[in-house]
Amino acid sequence: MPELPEVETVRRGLAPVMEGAVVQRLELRRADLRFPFPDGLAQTAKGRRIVSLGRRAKYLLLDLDDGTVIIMHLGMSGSFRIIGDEVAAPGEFHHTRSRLAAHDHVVFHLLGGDGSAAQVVYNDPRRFGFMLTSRRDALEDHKLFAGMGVEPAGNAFNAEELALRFSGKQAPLKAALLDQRIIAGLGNIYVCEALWRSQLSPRRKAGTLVRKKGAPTQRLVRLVDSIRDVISEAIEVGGSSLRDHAQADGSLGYFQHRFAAYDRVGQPCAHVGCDGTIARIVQSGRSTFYCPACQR
DNA sequence: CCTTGAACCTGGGCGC
DNA sequence: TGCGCCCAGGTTCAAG
Repeated sequence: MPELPEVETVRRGLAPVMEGAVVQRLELRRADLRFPFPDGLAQTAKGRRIVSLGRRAKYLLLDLDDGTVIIMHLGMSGSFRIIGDEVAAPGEFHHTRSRLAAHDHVVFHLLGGDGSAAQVVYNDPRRFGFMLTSRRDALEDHKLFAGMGVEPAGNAFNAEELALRFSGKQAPLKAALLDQRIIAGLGNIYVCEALWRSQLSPRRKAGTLVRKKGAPTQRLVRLVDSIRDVISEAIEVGGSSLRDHAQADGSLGYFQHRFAAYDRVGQPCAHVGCDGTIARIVQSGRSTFYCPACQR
């Protein structure tokens, strides 16, 4: 479930439980996810207080009080859930704590500042996710973050900035927007949605949105606005929940109900005055959904 | 530089 | 009911 809005939703769900809590134990239930866990990860985290849970692009950043940062990526199928140790309400069964399921690979056993215990469980069937560590003061130089593109929800993201990065690019817009070295955080869904909103063809060369002198075209301004809008709207409603994928608190995101292009092959294009039909093509090995009639 | 294809994994959906 | 195939929110690497 993980493009930027989903990762931000996860962050907001976990932060109240994790920030300020002490890691009593970090339980690694296998030796690796996509990569092996760093040597001594469990020992490194044990007894540390969590200073903050942040996010950069699709990465979650768990800052510990000794300057260690645990970098977490959800891959394609990663998710977190919280298990509290709340006493059952009268008349209810007491939910067994630590009811673990298949593909629960990591468990943060936490003790909150108020004395409450909680467990934060990482589940990832496909195991494309990973957890690595860095020092906070070296994070910007970390291989994963050096050369990473601009945050589409951040202040530095604007048409002038994107014009610089698109200038001279022959790559199709779809590929350019998915390139994390240009913009960091967009994935297949939100790229399709942003291109549909701005009525730009996913096949158009990125460089065609930049004027000769390097200034952004009106189309590029439209694209930037669409990206900003679609990302912020998705975050507002808790991201997309595909396959009933729940957020950390068990609730579902609702943005999938607002998809205008993604996964809507054969459905009529919703742009006013357009009688086109959403089509699916494959670009760089991934599905692109768009309206051939109005996206130019 | 650019593009494609494959790889890493598991599971859901669909056609037969 | 089962099997085989295709597809999936991401990233990375090799090869042309």
